[in-house]
Amino acid sequence: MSDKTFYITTPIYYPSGNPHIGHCYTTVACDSIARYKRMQGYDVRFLTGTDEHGLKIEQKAKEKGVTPKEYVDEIVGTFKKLWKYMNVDYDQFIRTTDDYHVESVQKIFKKLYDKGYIYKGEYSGKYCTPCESFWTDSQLDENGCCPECHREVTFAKEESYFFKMSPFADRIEKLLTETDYLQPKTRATELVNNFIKPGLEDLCVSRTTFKWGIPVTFDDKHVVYVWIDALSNYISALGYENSRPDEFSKYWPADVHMVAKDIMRFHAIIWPAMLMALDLPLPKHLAVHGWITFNGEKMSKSLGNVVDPFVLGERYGCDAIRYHILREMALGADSSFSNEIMINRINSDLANGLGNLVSRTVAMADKYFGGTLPTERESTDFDEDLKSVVINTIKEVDEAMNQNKIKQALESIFKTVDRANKYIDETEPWKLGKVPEYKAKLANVLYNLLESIRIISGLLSPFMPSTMPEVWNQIGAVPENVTYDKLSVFGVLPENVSVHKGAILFPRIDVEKEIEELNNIIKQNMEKAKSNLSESEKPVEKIELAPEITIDDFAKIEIRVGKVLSCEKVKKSKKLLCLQLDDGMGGRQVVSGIAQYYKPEDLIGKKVQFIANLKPVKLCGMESNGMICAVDVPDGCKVIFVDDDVPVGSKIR
RNA sequence: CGCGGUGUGGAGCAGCUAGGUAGCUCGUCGGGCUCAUAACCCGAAGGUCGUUGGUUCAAAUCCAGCCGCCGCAACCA
Repeated sequence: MSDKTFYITTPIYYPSGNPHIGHCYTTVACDSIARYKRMQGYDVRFLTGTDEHGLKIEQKAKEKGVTPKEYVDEIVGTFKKLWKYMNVDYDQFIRTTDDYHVESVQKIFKKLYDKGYIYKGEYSGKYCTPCESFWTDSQLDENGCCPECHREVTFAKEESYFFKMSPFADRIEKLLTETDYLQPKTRATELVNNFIKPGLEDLCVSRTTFKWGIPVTFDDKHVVYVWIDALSNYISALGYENSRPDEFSKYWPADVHMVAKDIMRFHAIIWPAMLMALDLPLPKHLAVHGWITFNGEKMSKSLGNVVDPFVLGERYGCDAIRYHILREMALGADSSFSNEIMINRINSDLANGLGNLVSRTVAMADKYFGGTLPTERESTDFDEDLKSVVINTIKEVDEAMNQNKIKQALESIFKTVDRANKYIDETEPWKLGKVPEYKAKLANVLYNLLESIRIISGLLSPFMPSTMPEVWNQIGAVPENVTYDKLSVFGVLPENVSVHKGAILFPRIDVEKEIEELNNIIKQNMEKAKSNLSESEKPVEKIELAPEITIDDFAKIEIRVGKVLSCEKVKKSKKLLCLQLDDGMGGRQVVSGIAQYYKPEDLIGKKVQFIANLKPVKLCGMESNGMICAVDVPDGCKVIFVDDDVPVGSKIR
């Protein structure tokens, strides 16, 4: 084993549902980087896993009538199955329910407490159970409802432990702005401006409102809340503060934490703060990638457009999916995933480019030499250029991979594929094959092609680990021919190499037919998503009914009918519309957060229901006297309109 | 005036830090070839580089204003 180590991690995923293509994205990228580093001779540790605690899991399990552990076990099984299916070769799979992790978290929590970075405080705010969130007074609304879900919140004057963030603000700011920790760095200013400059708030790190978590050892009313629990996995996995063999000194600090942009903040601010508090070295890089969008839309379970990686893998093979994901991925940016883009990519790069190159080369060796090259050689004018391009590929790939730029690495490799295809046209082996005197020349051409393919396939093997061994089989290479050091030199295959014609590596896909079939699958999924909603969401609603009220309570609320006279968007706000209502009592102004679903002209002239006796507030500087009644639907909201013949000002009861 | 990003041939992007012939992939069209998975190779068409103004001998590239899109924050009474 080499003494050069490389430690790379995915986030630990939250198993509240089955894995989708988004999980694949991060994991396959890490797997490719890990494989590449292994090929380069690093002693690699590649960690992935699941984050299994929290209220949501507790609730979901309850719904299903199983214990949280049982619930989670099943989904974790699906994750592992997917990684196996995608040929993800992780070294370790950590579950936050694993004994050794629990041990670490408890000790880390205690350590931070002893050092004075964690203190017991009291939360004077309010708590929303469904959202699992505390809200400060400034966040709370006049009705005392959760700003996210509009449900009743409970007074939570309970004690809770806090982690002091402020001592680390300066160091974190420097980490983000002056080092290359963040990849890409473009988001550093965003983080600094939004979170560090306004002042880092202390973090609530324990909960008493649910039980499904790691107990605080010295205060067993509390369980450790997500931050310290989940983030610690990166070091608990290595045996930090637990009874596992110590690999911490060997692998820490991590070389790469890869995350999607939605959890960047935790890894860019909270995690470094924790490590600073523990006096531990900081990880070297945080690679942040965007989301996969589907046909331009964010993937969402309620839209039913979540692409099932199992379905895709079955159709095109896991390497084709891996390739497409990796090829589209750019750090920082979102990448679009549409059936069309994917299929075109598979066709042009894999089928037409690489697959066809292998196919035509092997076929010619077979046709002209019965599969085994003669050892006589005569060079052509085109050899040197080909060789230099092929041999230099590894330099470009190395450079890209050093910055975790997988997309660029693949681009370089496929440029070489194109060069090799061109070489065939330049040398016209089919003509050489017709003239016996050109045998040596032909053998030279085919040998150069096989060598090019050997190097290309070697470089590709970290990204497409399932297919490349088949390529090696076809070109007559053995694993020793494609080790890292052999990928920068020409002439590794034996002079009298034998090829083996085999199956087509990447079959060409009929675009139109395939898109139609995939669209059908998506349609079915959408309908499923709809029917699932009616089945699974309804019981949840019932469970979360607000406390019973009396008719007198209801009488306090005055709902009346108003007509929208005019309506315009509130500047500087994306969500707010400002409506002037004829309320039958001289008119009033109401501000409503529905700008994303309604245009002003959709509302003007319509009659709506509004709460007439709600205490006025200011929203973005605009006074709002009341509230428009609307219904929450899965992807937005619907205003409840009233028939036009109902007089303005009518009271609803 | 909250913060940040972005706007380049039909599509997706590079180029912008250190100004000087606008480049790549896919698509389209024309040609070549036949070893190969109707694949491969060559060539062509197509862009006033969001908009306005400024600096300069010269700006996609620097500066200022404006417009559009996206993200973060705020916020959905």
